[in-house]
Amino acid sequence: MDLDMKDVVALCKRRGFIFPASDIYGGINGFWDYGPLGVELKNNLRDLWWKAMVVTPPIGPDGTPVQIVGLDSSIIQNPKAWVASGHVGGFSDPMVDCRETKKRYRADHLMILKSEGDKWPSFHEESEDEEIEKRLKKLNLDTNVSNYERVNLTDLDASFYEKIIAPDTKVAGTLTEPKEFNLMFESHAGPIQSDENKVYLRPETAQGIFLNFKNVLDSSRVRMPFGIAQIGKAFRNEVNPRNFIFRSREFEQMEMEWFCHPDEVEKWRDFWFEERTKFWRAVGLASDNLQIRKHGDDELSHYAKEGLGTSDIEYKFPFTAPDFGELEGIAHRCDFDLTAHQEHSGQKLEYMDPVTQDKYMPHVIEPAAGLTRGALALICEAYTVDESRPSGVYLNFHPALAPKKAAILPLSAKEEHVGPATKLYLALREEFAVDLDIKQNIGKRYARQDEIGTPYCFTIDNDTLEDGTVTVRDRNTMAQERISMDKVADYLREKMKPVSAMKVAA
RNA sequence: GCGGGCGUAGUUCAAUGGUAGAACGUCAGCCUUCCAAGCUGAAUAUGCCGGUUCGAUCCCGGUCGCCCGCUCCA
Repeated sequence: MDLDMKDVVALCKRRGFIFPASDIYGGINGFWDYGPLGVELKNNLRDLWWKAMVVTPPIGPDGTPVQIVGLDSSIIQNPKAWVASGHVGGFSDPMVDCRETKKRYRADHLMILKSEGDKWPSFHEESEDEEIEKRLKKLNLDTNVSNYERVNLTDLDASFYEKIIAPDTKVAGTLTEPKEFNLMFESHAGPIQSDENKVYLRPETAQGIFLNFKNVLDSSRVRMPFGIAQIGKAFRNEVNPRNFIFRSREFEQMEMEWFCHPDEVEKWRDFWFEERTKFWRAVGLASDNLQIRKHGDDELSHYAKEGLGTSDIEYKFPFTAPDFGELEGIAHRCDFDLTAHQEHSGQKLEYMDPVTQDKYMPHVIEPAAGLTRGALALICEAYTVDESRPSGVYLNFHPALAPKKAAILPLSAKEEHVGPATKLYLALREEFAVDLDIKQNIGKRYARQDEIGTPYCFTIDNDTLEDGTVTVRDRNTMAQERISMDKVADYLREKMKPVSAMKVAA
């Protein structure tokens, strides 16, 4: 089905899921606020992840539960941490613009064919020899590639730029000098701004985990292999925030660093990949819109260049379709981070196995998921057009994810209906996020609940007063059945179960 | 960052160089014993700044934001 993102965005605003940040000031590019229902949805996803990781971690390949502990580290850390992690040096891209074509290139992706002459053509570094020769011919230059010296643009002094012919033009000297695009948010710790107290807002939550590896090991009685999990905000100065909340400058991550012996990485990589896929299916992304994909070598991060690489769990968002967008990456970070922090901090971070006396630097398998991206995927997946019902659309959330689990609706606003309804509401809200809605006719109230994805409505009518039963109205089928009022909590509890057991809903 | 498009109630849309109208939503009242978002009423808008003009939501410039394409996405 062709889902128009415009409709999704409009519903999100209209019903209080997601608003533009600073809306009354005209918004701010790359930032979004989560409204009353959005925060419930996001919290539900967050809590389920925390439960799946920290509270009830999965049974490992050996039949016993794996060991994972939680952490909530500071967003701002000692800036040296980001030097060590490679973000200060590597998390910025040198970019050049072509004045002629207005195109922009990453300087480190441009390859120059240097020669004795004064015209040096440039190409994308992956260009095939065939297309290079073709273009050389067009430019009336020597077509023998071996007569040139291949140089990366970043290795050339800017004084040579006047000789360079940009990749999409015919004249030389149109490239600007490289500009740094630093993707790290900077701030200052302390009221005086100077280079002395410059700090960075974390671009990933993972580093806080590595920085606390030793603290956790020394305080928590964990033994290899084990994991440390963390959920929190991260910040990146994206060049071009796009696609609603998909690529924003402030977002939320759910990351788990799994520390293990280097010889066991393959086993754990496969294990976590399977577990994480199961998770996304269980929370409701069970359709063909979910796919898994292994990264190509050319797109690997600085920390994953060695080892087993990275695999993504991806979702087919309306704006990426027919392609997919990343939801979670499962990376083998090797021992890159711990080794780097050991070098830079001077602290020993190796693990000494208490049984075998084996000393080694642990390797890391990292399932890193986007919480905010996950919430967006849930909304897109749930959005269901149904012309036959008054609302025209409903959100098909799994009950465990729905912002409201149920609405309690007295059929009329008379006291004999409102009384028992209020009583039921007060009892249920102790355990579930529920709404009590008294005003307006029943059809209108059902429609409203459909639109915010409330899976069940419990209606109190005259029969309730006689036999103590209420009507359950199912969101997806609109079918009704009567159940005893004192069974309502059990009923809801039962409906939540599949997801907490990490099972795909029927 | 470039190119193109766009910016009117919460949402989706109208209209106009002379100060804005609808539908739905929201709120209030009524009606309703299960899909009747029914009836009555109310509140709510020209993104922001500047220019031209007697007068600008409309024309012009800037800015901010959104969408599409490119670029980018450790």
